[in-house]
Amino acid sequence: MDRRQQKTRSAIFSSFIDLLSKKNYNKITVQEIIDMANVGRTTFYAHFETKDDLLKEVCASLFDHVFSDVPQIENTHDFSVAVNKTDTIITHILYHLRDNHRNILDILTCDSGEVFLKFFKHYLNDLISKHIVLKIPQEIPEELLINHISGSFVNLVQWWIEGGLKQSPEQLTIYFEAVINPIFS
Amino acid sequence: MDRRQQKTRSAIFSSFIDLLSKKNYNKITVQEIIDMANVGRTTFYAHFETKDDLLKEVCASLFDHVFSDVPQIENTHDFSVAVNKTDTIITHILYHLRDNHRNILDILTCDSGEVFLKFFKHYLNDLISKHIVLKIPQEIPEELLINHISGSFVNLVQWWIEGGLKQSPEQLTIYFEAVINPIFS
DNA sequence: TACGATATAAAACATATTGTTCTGTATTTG
DNA sequence: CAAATACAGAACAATATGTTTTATATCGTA
Repeated sequence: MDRRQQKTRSAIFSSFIDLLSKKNYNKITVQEIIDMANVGRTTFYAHFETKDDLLKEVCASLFDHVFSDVPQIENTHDFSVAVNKTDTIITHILYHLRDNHRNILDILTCDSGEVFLKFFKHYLNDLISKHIVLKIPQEIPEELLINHISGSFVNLVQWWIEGGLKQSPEQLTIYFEAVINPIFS
Repeated sequence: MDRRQQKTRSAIFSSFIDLLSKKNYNKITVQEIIDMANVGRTTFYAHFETKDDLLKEVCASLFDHVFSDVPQIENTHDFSVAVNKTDTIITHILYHLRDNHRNILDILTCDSGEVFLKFFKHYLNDLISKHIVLKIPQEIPEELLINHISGSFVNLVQWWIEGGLKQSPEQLTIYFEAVINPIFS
């Protein structure tokens, strides 16, 4: 990739994320983005079809980064094996969110949080589908169960953010286990 | 309230809901709304400050209607008493959604569903806070638990909608119980 | 019924955003 | 060095927003 393209792309990304922490996604204009990024109008539209397109690419970039180094868990039919450890996938992600990917938390915390939580949930759904073999209770479809688990996690993170990130990742993991584990026992 | 106001208000509401079933909320313009509602530009802004304002009022109107006749459940410290009945609050709401308030389902099903699911969840949070006394497991804050329950319900409804409303309200209630009840036992 | 109050329509308006097109310049790659 | 490509800058049409003004129709009430 051309160095010029890299610079432009990252300038636009930075400005966009910066703006997101200050105002709602829907209120952000392309004009503001290119002004802050200091690139021409033509350039923006050469890189991204629309503002929504930019949003998707930013999400993909950020979440790919978080989810790329998720510790592999050997397939197991006992879900509790995967969950009941401190260094579980969940805690791992929470630590990432808190310590290494502050800008993701900024995004999830911002006024447009819902937009991103949707992406976040999709990534989680994929992750759980691929990496964890669940012991499915008979009365519930697997697809729905996975959806419930990732939905509950996103819900928890949302609650965590709205409350001001007051709990530790470990504490959140305990909460998560408290609402999810009983399903399997 | 002036009959003229009522007419324009309901004309705008109808057009707005109609448009929502066809395109994303964010793509709908005030111009389209007033064209379809056949009211003047001035009139729209006399009734609603912004499009977001209109959205809020529509949500309030629809959800108030659904939640207004929720059966009162005597306070109980046993959550399962409230949940383990067919005519529980949950089933009641599901029936409403399916049978009596088709336009709410239209809205939740539409491209902008998330916007409304957020409102939906707020209403549920209030409902649960006011009407149900939960037996709180020690390890989890009440506020978070309520949030988890309403979040799980919204999540379930979303899954139901995306799958094409194939399950009966009773079946959904079973699913809901399968993921929620174990927390309390 | 008649009157004053008010809701509306219609049009014009300034302002802002969008996405495209053109031309010329700077940078990279081979 | 040379060709390809990314960019800036400017201009552009099309569209949306929210406000203002004037005139008309409808309402509630005395």
